[in-house]
Amino acid sequence: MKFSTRSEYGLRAMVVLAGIQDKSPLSLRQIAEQERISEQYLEQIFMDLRKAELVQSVRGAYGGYYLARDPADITVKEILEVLEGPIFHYECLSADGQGCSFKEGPCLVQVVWRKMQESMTDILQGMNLQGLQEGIYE
Amino acid sequence: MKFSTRSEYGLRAMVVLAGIQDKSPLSLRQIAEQERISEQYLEQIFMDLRKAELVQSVRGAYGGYYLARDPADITVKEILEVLEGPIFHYECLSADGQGCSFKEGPCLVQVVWRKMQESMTDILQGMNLQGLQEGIYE
DNA sequence: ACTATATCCTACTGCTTTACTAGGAATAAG
DNA sequence: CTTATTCCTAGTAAAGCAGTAGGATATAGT
Repeated sequence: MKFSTRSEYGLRAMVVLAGIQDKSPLSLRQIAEQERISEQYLEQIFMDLRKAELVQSVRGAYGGYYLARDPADITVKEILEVLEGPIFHYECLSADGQGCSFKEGPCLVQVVWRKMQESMTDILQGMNLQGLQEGIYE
Repeated sequence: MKFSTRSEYGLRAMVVLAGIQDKSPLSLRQIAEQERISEQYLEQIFMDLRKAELVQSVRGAYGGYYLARDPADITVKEILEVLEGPIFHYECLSADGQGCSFKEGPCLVQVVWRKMQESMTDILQGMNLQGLQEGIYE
């Protein structure tokens, strides 16, 4: 029960980008060196971040990536959902309230998943890139 | 980011055991049928639960399993830690405060893992088998 | 035009984990 | 002695994880 390295690397790289004031692009090579991450692995991660429109790219020499939006407006939840898939999604918890598929009646365990999901959502939504970069969370 | 079926099955089976008043053992066959789970898979899960001394077993005909302690005294956290391994354990968060290995100085991202871990621990520790079985959590 | 530096994209690979299945030994009740 | 059950090991197909490899495309500077 932990996040994958994709999430960790991606989040760390995004915090680095949040530390840059202007919109000049930063290359993956620089980020990878600074954070000691495989550059090619980071490329794949950033393809997903770009498709999710969390970063924008500049191709060619002196190119790289920059944040697509204000760092204070990008939540950790958004990033992790892109890199990790839905956080604690269970069919159990679907909106139509169909309940568990395995038997009739309510599942006595689904309340555990729901509480986890609610709490995770709150925490991750309450943290954004600017806050992380400034280290204001404690 | 979700718990494995091991955790789900194990937790559901434990709730079933919590619904039995006396200490008469319930066989895995009965639990497996009721919960629509593979009996042999459930066996493996219960080997771990027994080794962790959360359940006790009675071998032979009319044997089975029963809870080793009062259901109000067995938390969801204990069960999930047995079946899933440590919840959100990161080297980052070790007590010695060594910090992240990947670079000097504090990791700006570890606060995310820590907050997750703290919240998870609180929630899972606050729910026990009796409460789940009675459906008191909402 | 040419070169160096980037992103972009696909494919592959070794490893681990997951969710089981198979088969048998040991134990106990009737 | 049969039946029901736990106990234990091994195997296995599929998926996921954490990368690596190699090339196509785009752009800045010379």
